[in-house]
Amino acid sequence: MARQNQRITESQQSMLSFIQDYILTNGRPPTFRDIQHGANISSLSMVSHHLDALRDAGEIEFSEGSSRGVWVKGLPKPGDFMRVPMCGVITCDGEHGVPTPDADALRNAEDWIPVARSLVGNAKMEDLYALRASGDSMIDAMINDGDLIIMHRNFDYKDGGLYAVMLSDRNETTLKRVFKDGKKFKLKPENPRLKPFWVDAQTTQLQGRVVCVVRAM
Amino acid sequence: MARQNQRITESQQSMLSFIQDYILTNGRPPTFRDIQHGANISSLSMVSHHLDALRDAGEIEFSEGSSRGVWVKGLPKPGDFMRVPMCGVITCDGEHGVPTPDADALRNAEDWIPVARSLVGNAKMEDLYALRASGDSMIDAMINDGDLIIMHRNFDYKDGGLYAVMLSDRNETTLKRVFKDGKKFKLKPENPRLKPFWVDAQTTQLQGRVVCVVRAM
DNA sequence: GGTATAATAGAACAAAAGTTCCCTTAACCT
DNA sequence: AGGTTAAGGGAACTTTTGTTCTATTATACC
Repeated sequence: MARQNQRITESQQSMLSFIQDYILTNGRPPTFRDIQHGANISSLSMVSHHLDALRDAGEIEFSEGSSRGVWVKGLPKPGDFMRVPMCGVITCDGEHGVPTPDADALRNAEDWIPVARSLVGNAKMEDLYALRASGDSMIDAMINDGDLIIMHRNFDYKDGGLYAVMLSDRNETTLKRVFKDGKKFKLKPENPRLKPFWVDAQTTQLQGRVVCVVRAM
Repeated sequence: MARQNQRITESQQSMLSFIQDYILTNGRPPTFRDIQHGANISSLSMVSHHLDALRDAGEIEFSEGSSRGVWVKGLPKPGDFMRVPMCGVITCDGEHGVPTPDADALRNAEDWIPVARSLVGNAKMEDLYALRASGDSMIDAMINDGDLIIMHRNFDYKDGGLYAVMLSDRNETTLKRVFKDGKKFKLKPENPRLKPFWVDAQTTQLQGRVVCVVRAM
């Protein structure tokens, strides 16, 4: 019997909440019997019945004929996210630096930051890493002390972009706005107190491009 | 036979990749037979065998005796994330405004932004919503035109915090830094071009507190 | 080359999980 | 009250899915 889109009953609502909690806690959907016991439904046929109603109401979807096929509509899936390795602190003021992490460092990082895929466009996961910004030399670029910065290490150079810059003769890495100027780079701290300066392109490597800035408050 | 932590073979690696892809694509783990066909393993017993090896190598974990119990270690689980409803644009300069969305508006939002739970601390999902910042009146607070702002609508007031402020007599909502000043609020645009101003606490509602700022570049 | 050991394939088996059927109970309407 | 319809309960049944067993093939070692 076809059921119209209609209000769901109380037990259906409690089933829905249980399914959602189960997925969030366990990372996989529950079985019918899990639902029966978890949501205190009296019989398996009632579970089946209510699932039909929930689907007709547009609250869930499920693939028939396979186990653990229930999914709450709109619940984020693991594929909506990437995890990005946290590779240290970058002092916008210079002095200390972190080199671009290599493939091994990326794979073996201890801290991983989950990032919504929609934030970083079509970047590949292997190309991304995260840094914590330190110092205030980039405040005019809206980057503050403590901000989380997602970097891309295989970028196309664009003049005027924000980059992690490695100055090999000084052994320091720093976050700056970069302009190409003949055989030199112009590095511009985005802070009115600090002056831009020029460095030799020979001894300079652009290690990564800023893709995304995240600040928790 | 107990197996030491050891390098995994080529077919085990390909199984591992398949399982990961399957979870990312489908949101639930595969069955043994899914793995067999997806990773081109010749027999079910080989799947079982390789799964043991992968577990001994620390690459996966699985709950025995239940279906679709495989999980790739380190893969983010749905519970690591929340989705936050996108509720419109807030013009930092004033003029137009969006009211705090009510429970219904939150539930029925069209756009949802996936957000890592670690970003928003222990905030409850029902309390959060997202706005798109427009205008440049908050540039000194490091909020730029186009930034994504995560708001909390059940907050504890803290002097000097960033809030979405509703001025009911002017019917406008705007993003400002707020200080309490007797029976008035001092609203401070964070832009040297703009002056702070005072409003009557009677006609003012703090609709949400800025929890997090995200900028894609 | 022969023997021991591990890897493999295939099938059978057992447990888990989805589906259906039938009977009972409650609600509703005239 | 009687009849109709929807909701509920329980169990049997079928399919899916995990597990195990054995025979076979490949590999390594002496």
